[in-house]
Amino acid sequence: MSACDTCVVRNTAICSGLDSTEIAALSNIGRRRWLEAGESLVWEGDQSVLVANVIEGMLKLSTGTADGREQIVGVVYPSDFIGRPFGATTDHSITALTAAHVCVFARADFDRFAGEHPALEHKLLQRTLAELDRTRKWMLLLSRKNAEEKVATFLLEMSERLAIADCDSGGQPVPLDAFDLPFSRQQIGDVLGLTIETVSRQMTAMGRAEVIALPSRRAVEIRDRAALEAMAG
Amino acid sequence: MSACDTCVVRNTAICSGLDSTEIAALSNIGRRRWLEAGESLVWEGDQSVLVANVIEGMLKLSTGTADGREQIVGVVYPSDFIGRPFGATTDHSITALTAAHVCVFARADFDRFAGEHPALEHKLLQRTLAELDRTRKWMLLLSRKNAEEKVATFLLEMSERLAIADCDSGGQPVPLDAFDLPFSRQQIGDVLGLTIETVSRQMTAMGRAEVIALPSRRAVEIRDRAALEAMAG
DNA sequence: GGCAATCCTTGATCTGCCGCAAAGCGGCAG
DNA sequence: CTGCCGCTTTGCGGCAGATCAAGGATTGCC
Repeated sequence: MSACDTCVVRNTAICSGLDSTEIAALSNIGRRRWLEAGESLVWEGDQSVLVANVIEGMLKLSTGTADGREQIVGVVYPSDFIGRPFGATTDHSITALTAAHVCVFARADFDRFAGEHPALEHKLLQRTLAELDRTRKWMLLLSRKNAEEKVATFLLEMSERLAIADCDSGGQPVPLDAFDLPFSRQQIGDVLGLTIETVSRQMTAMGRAEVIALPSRRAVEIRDRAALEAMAG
Repeated sequence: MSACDTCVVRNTAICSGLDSTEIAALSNIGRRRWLEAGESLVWEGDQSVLVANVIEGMLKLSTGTADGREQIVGVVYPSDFIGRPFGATTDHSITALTAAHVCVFARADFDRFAGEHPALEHKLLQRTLAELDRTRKWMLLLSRKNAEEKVATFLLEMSERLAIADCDSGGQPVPLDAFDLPFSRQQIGDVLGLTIETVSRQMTAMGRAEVIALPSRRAVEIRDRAALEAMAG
């Protein structure tokens, strides 16, 4: 019995299009790996030597300028695919935000396997197209939205993404009204293209306006979703 | 003889992985279409009903906020692929920047054809992955670079992308030092997340510093590439 | 429990870009 | 040639968010 048989993302990750024989073959070239929060799997500019499926936890994709300004260009959740198949180098670092469990493949092995299994490439294509849509939507936020709109949009997005990851309330995942952020204030700034101080000020202001509540450092509670949506623009 | 036989992007577009029988089949479901500068092929929020290959010209992909702020999320060049296969709606408008010639397919036809031709999907996957890399790099620019860095980066990118489109100097395309911008100042602002005035001021300043020259409205000449690269950060 | 390290908040000041307004420039029609 | 129209440039405040600087809250470790 391969590890895939008990894998929690077996039916949602790119593996979902494969039959049991194919899964067994894929299982042969992959291996499980644990990452601690803060540990990196890939560094910006590295040779692209590995790709992976996320089984558990959250990771960030980030780039930076030469003088140290960082930007988080993506966040991945369980069942998402990470790494750059069919390419020589990786343009961004991949770092665990929480403790994470991933299923890694040597890129060369994966590329070969993918070439032989169109169903897998099809899944990967769909995922990549969806990710591109999401990334382009984020560009609008980065360049045209103000600080309040950015933070409001971020909180709403977290409420939705964490729902998908956490609770499967009878089929359709429902946005959470209370959750723990997997990000520090600094990291929220890196996602939104803001400084830590601006993020803090915006969140405090939303708390004062009773749109949200902030029971502890990482915890957020959405008190007035309609108002938050209005703020998101 | 199908239109594909004389197509100038036959060997660079996603069609390049197909044999002559497959090309003939694809040719059957596609048709050529001319767009004038400013004409739109797809509007934001539309049902995703068509996809296309770009044969000639340049087009922009753009989104906007409810209150009218626009952001260009991508620019496509000859041999690029546009539209959203395998998805219900399109998240951005597609508008011709110059007169353009495209090869359009009904999305349903294209989806079916792609499903039957893994080589095509493979090409499409590679292109989508590359586009995602480029988009993520652009996110860093939008959120972390200042006006001077943005404009410098933009001019360098144009010098490279136009070279690929224009002159094939014996295999390797060489960045151009003099070219005509396919964008108005307003559109440059929309790409960079700046206002038209800021773009104009930056370009004038670079002209004064003799890093570039501006012989006419749309023309740009790079005088000191090293300095421009330093400005881009 | 006490201490250090880290993260977060708050205040004060500064600056780069925006937004408005007016003038300059070039193309085009008549 | 002349006048109009759209695009671009330039000047001038104003403000959102960056930057600098303290101080407060949590967490972890001995």
